[in-house]
Amino acid sequence: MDNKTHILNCALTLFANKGYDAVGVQEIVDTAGITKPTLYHYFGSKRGLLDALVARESTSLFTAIGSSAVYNGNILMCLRGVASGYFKFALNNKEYYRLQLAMWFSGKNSETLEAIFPSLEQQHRMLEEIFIKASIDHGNMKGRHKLYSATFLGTINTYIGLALNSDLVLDDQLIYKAVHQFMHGIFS
Amino acid sequence: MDNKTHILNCALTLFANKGYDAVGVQEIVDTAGITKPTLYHYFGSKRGLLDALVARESTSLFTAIGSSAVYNGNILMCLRGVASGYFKFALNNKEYYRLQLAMWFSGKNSETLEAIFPSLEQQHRMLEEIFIKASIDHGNMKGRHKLYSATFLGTINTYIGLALNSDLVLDDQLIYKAVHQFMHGIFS
DNA sequence: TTTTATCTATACCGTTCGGTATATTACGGG
DNA sequence: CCCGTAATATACCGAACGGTATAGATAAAA
Repeated sequence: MDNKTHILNCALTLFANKGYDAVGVQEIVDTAGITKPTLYHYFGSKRGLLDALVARESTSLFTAIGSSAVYNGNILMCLRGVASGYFKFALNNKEYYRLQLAMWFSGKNSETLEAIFPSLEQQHRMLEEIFIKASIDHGNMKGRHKLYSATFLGTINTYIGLALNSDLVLDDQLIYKAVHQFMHGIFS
Repeated sequence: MDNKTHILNCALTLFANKGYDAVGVQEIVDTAGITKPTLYHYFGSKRGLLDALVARESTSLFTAIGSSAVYNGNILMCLRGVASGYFKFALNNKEYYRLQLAMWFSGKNSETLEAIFPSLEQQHRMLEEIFIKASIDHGNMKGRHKLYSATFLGTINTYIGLALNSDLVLDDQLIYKAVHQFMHGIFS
C-alpha cells in the first residue's frame, strides 16, 4: 500500500472516532508514522486531506450503488437494490459511513458540511432521477421526487445508524420490509 | 436576562452553527461581550459550559414531551402525541435540536457524544416504556421495545432533519402519516 | 554521471488553544 | 461603615494548533 493511501486510512479512523476538528495534524502524522511535511506534500492542508478522503470514499460509494440505481420499470425492485447497495457499502465501510453521517449533521457553517455537501447532493440527484422516472408509471408520485429521495435516504440512514451501533442486523428481510414500509407511506 | 443565560444562548448559537470543537472559548466570550474569567466563574470549563447547555435544553425537551409520552391504552394516539411534541420542540428550539443531532452522530470517542448520551438514553427509556406497556395490549410487539423506540425516534428525526432544512412542513397531517407508516411497519 | 523531480525529515514560524493568578468592582448583611 | 462574597477585568501561562523554510535523500531520466 502506498504512503498516500496509508495516510488517508489513518485519517479516516481518527476523524470517524474523534471528529475532524478534534483531531490535530500532529496526531495524524504520528499515527501514520510520518512527519508533517510528508502530509502537506500530498494534501496541501488539513482540509485538503479531508477533501481527498471524501473524494476517494464517495467514489467508492457510487461505484457500489450506481448500477442498482437505475430505474428499470419496477420501482419496488429498484429501491430494494439501492437500499441493499447502501447497506452493503455502509457495513463494508463503517468508519466512513459514520463520518459521513457526522459531517452531514454538523453545523451549517462548518467546514465538514461544506466538504461532504457535493457527495450528498449527488446522492440526492441519483435518487431523484429514480423517482422522476418512476412518476411516469405512477402518476401520484409526480412532483414529489425531492421529498421522496430525502425521506428514503433518511429511512435508510436510520437503519444504518442502528446497524452501526449493533442494535440491528441488515439482512434481506429488513431491506424488503423497509422498502415496503416506505412505499406504503407513498401510496396511502 | 441574567448573564449566565446570555452566555448559554451565545454558546448554543455558535456550537450549533460551527460545531463544538470548532468554536474557541475566546470566540464565545467575545460574542457574549464578556471575558474569560466570567465564563470560567460560571461554568468551570468549556466542557462544563456544554454540559450546562445540554442540561438546560434537555430539561426543556422532557418538559415539552413528558406529558404526551404516557401510554393510555391507545398506541396510535400516544405516538401521535409524542411525535407532535418532538416536532414542536424541534421547531421552537431549532439550534439546539440541530446541535443534538450533530452530537448524536459525532464520533464514538468524542466529548460531544459523551455529553449528549445521558439525554439520548433518557429519551429511549421514555419511548421504550410506551412500547413495553403497549405490548400488553398488542402481543406481537412483545420483546421489541428497543427496536421500536430506536426506529421511531429515527423516523421522527428524519422528518425533523428535513424540516430544519426547510424542505418540509411539519403539520398535523404529516404526524398522522408518519405514525401510521410506522405502525404499518410493525403490524405487517 | 549529472540532472531533475519526487519524497521526506529537522527545526521552526506566528497564532490560537483552554485555562488561571491577581486585582478590582459591586453590593447585601452585621 | 466595614466586611465578606459574588462577579468581572487585565494580563498572562504553557501547550497545541495549522503550516512552512530549508535541506537531505532517493531514484528515474538524460
